[in-house]
Amino acid sequence: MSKPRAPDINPPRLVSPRLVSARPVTAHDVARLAGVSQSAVSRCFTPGASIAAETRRRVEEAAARLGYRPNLIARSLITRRSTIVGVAVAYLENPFYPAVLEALSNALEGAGYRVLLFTARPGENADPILEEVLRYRVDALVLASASLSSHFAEECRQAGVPVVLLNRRTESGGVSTVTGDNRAGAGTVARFLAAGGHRRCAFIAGLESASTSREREAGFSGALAALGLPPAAREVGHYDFTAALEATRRLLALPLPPDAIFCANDHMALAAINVARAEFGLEMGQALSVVGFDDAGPAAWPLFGLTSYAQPVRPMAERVVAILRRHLEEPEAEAVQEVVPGALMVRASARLPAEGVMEQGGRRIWRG
Amino acid sequence: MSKPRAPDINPPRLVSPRLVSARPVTAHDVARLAGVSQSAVSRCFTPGASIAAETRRRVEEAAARLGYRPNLIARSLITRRSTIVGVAVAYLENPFYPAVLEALSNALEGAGYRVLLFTARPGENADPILEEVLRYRVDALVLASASLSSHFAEECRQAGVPVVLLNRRTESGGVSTVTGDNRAGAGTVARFLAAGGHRRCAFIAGLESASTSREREAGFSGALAALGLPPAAREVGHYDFTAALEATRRLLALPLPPDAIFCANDHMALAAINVARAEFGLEMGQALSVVGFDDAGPAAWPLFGLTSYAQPVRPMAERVVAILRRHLEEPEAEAVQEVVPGALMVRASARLPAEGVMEQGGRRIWRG
DNA sequence: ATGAAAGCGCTAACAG
DNA sequence: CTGTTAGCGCTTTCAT
Repeated sequence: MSKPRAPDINPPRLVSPRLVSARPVTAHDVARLAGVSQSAVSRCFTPGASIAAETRRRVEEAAARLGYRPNLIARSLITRRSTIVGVAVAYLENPFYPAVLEALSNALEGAGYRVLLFTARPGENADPILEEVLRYRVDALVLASASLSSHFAEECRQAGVPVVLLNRRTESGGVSTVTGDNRAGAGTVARFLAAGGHRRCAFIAGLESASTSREREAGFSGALAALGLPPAAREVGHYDFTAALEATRRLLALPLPPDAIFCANDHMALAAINVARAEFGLEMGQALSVVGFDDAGPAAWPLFGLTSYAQPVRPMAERVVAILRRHLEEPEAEAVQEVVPGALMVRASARLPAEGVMEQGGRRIWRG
Repeated sequence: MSKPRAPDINPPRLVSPRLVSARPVTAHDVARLAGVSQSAVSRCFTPGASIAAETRRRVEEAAARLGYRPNLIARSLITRRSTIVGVAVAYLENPFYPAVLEALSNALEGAGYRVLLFTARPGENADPILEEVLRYRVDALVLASASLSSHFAEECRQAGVPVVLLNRRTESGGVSTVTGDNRAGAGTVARFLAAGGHRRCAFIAGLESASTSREREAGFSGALAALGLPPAAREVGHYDFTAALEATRRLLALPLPPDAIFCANDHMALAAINVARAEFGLEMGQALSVVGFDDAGPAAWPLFGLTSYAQPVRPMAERVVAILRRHLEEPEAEAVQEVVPGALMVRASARLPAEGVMEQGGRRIWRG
């Protein structure tokens, strides 16, 4: 059948002829062209709505012809859901966090959410910027490696915006958290080093305000004590590469330097290897062992071969998304504190114990 | 004066007593409490609006009391500006891009924009996801290290959404770009290597579809030819660490291996150093010189000391924002192709020429 | 299954 | 300077 000429597609408004589309196409325009009501157009783009096949066809054709794109901003105004999640991340220079961000972004996109990103400056108070995020009516907030003032936690609770911390814990109630197994992981590292015959362990702490650093230190010290080993020498690297370089220098310049250094994260452990090799000429796994935490990308580079307690980034991101969804479905749901187990990836930066090293999927891990 | 009792703050609706705020506070609520019109509240939160000091005071007090937060989604519906910019970024495992993202995010936040993030999978076509972004009515789009189908470029043009490519160029018209000086930078590298006495240069290309890799290769080859040096041996590393490891292995296993390798980016250059040192036992700057492009974080690590042509991340991000603003202010403005100059950062990974190395702000650069 | 009508929370003329 | 009024583009009852 020959179709009748389409009615006026764009009602000739006061549109300057040069401007291709002064006013973006709306559902009304589509409705007019398709000869249906605007509600019908809406239904056509709403997953569960009931609409006749023929109507749908006509709407879709008209929409395609006009290049219609539903305005999600308008939709969210009425649905009161933006399908946007605010994500704050700091320390992007630490190679672990780009990986976290990527995993998180993928997981959220997979769940139908968009990411509104905030790069929090480590030292700064993130509150003002988070305050701003809330104005965009994000459905939820994910803070990676950032903490949260208890005041702001309360604001979010009142606003009904669920918050999930990734890789940080907090005392603020009502906030869910997903972390690696910092205590157990650090304990494993201690036992691994002990089994490898190390006797003078040192620890380089990250930010002393960060739960990760504190938990890893507690786990490490506790295990050393349980093993009857002397307490670890201690320096602070603030999760910063340069600070970690210096912390390592201080440790290695000690009258009786350590035979092993456990760093609260890989970024600092890589710094430690840099100093030990480039400045002290120490061979990793011989004169000195270095172990990190995270299993960040460069840990696997040939020149580093850093033994590290891996935090499984993708599973952690998936847990974040799962928790978030539950909070959105059941607003009254209790906050949870999830711990995702990891594994000690064994490479060449630390002397190996005689036993316990095993292959697993092409990688070597250690189970004390 | 004692103030009269405030009128009913929250009109006792059908609010379950447990829910702290079933319905978020709106400008109407604030207006009622402050005893003004809702428009007055709006004005109070609109920068340039005219409002009496006393009115403002009352509104602000009421707003604070109720914990009012203007709904930016609703605002953008009517202003037709979301103050959100879509940012697509790929290759987050390449340490250069977290830095780019951070700079971009900071620059955009500084200009009052929020970042809606998309992590484009390198291989995949980004169109569907970008299509989705447009539905959020982003004011503009920034693509870092990602290209754009000409079809999608056209869609953006029609939708009136300016697009700026960062670190990529495109043939698609109407798209602005900001890049480092790939040709000149690569030429500088060639002259630097020649001045250092290297005679058998090799080149490891990135993605052959990427303008960066092509331009750097052209600049390098052109300069070598101009210097009367033989053409560089060539391998492809696809901007991928593992692929670059293999490319380096092939080069170093050649009967007459190169005495210098220029890699199309630092990420690959770091891989090259890893292989050269860990597998071939070559001392950097002695038996082999390696030069990269970007000056990404790890280039400065003591163990690498990678000589690299720096791309100034912050200035580039600022140019992107400046261009974006101009496009938003003058929709008819022509697309521009900006090139931001860089500098060759001299470190220990490549043998030094006798002349031309100079200190500059604590860093060593080379000017042929 | 479809259309009419009523808003979501806000800004922007327009009078006063 | 302030209140009134009319929407922004969409979803969602509610009739039909």
